[in-house]
Amino acid sequence: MKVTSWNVNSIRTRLTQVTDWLKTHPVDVLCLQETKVIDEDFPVQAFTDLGYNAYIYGQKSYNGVAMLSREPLREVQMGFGAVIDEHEVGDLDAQKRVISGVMGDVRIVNLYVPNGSSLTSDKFEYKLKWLALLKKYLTKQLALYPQLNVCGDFNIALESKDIHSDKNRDTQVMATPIERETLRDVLSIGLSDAYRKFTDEGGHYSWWDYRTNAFARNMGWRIDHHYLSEDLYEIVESCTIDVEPRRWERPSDHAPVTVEYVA
DNA sequence: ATGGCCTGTTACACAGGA
Repeated sequence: MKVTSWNVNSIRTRLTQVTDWLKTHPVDVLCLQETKVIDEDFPVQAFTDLGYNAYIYGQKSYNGVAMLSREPLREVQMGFGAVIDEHEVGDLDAQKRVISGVMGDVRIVNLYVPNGSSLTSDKFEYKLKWLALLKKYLTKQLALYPQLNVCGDFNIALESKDIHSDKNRDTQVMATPIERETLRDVLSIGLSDAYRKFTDEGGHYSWWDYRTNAFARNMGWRIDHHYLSEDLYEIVESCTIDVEPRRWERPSDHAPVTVEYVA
């Protein structure tokens, strides 16, 4: 089974690129982030034409996640609220960032973690609160599904080698010690980075700023991840970043990341 | 030190991204 995570930065702008990519990379489940469209306007037909089932959880202008699968997903859940009590969720489902479904015995969780904006921003507090609730959410999911694949745009680079430059990392959003500690605490429930099972070296990234010609200079960050429970980590066969779509005209600023396992 | 670029909005600048 192949599962891909891709922040497309607007599905309507990127539609042809995503369908073209799917035609040559027919994965079992494609997890999208930053679809930036309400559900009524999501281009479902383009995917059903390719034989994919579409599960969408979007909002106007910002955020939005979706899952496309060749076989129907089971037990599709939108938001933290599907698993966590309403009073505990509070406003953390107001932005559409969480969708999940089951394929075979694997629960796949597709996340768009808040960016956080800047250290002094309310959005940064929101990011940390969101990650704390994510830990509770994933703890429940893992108890129900020992085969858990948590993927998405995490907006955090865990290690220095996941960033092209180490400069100012302690004060830079996506690399601050508090963000890293908070994400490591989430992963401590029993999740491991699929990419690092196969690739130890740095210099491999999944996001490059549109500005300053960052992609051509490979000035990127590795912030899109597949985190796997022990049962899946043991059997995962590959985890790869496809940089090719980042070369295309009018690309997303993120590249798709794919894991493969037999489960 | 700052902004560089891109997307969506009911827009002709802004918010948000990262």
